[in-house]
Amino acid sequence: MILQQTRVEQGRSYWERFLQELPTVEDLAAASDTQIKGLWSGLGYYRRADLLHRGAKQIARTGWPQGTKEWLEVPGIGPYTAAALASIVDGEVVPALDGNAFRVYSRLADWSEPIETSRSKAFIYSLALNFVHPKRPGDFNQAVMDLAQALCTPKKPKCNECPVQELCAARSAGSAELRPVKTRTLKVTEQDLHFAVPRRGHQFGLVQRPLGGIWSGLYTLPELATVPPGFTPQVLDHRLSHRKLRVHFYPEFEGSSEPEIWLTREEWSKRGMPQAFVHWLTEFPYI
DNA sequence: AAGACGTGGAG
DNA sequence: TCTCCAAGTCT
Repeated sequence: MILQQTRVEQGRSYWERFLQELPTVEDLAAASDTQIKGLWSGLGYYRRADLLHRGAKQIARTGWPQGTKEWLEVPGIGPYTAAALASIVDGEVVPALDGNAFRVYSRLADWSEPIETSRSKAFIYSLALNFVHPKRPGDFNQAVMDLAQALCTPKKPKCNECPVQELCAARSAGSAELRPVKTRTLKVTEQDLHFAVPRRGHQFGLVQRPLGGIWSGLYTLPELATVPPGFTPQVLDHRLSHRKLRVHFYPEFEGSSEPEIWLTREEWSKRGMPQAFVHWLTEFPYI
């Protein structure tokens, strides 16, 4: 789940830390919410941390799933992860279709329809199902993703070195770089955020973010609904996948409501700190 | 079905 | 600085 929408190189150190601190699914299930958030801190898509926790609790209670259908019942595990696990762990003959695999197969068939539709997904699935090695489905799925990463890249694919170039329709048509066709464009909206800075010595006053939104469930400074008049903010630009944030911090303004907890910077960091706040503390150092 | 949801690296 | 993308899932 760490690797969902995350490069292997970006997730590796997080995976190692998780395994070192919480080596078994029972450890993961029994861990505190704050420990898991702390281990996840910096990875993004923070709801995944909760889903991982819930999934571990479910597995600790019911035992390990077997096969795609059962894996799909685990929170945080969708079609791709379920198929990857079922093929690798259980030897089930199913294609694991992540972004890499969709690229490979859409080129193989020179599929020109938008890849986002359920029709395209169904087509690619049935195509891929014909190719999955019946004896080594897990290794085969791994190999497809490795092929995508090494040769069948989004731009400038190395078709000359590709072991299946003879089979590839896009290669013959010269359209490899045009596949897969993506039509969905995510719109990036701009948003201003304002935060009070309650202080007690070395401690910051924090509140927990609502579940589901930005930085779901993490502790941050109290967000202000309106700009406090007469105070000069420290301003930081921060980009999310779907939003350009202009974040305003008011070091002179403590806010009007009592924070839920008071933490030092280190304690805060251990519970999970959004990168925008990491950058803020770097750019405007506090004691 | 389409939008919400982080972050870092590459070009 | 900007765009695109990365081992997607949930609602």
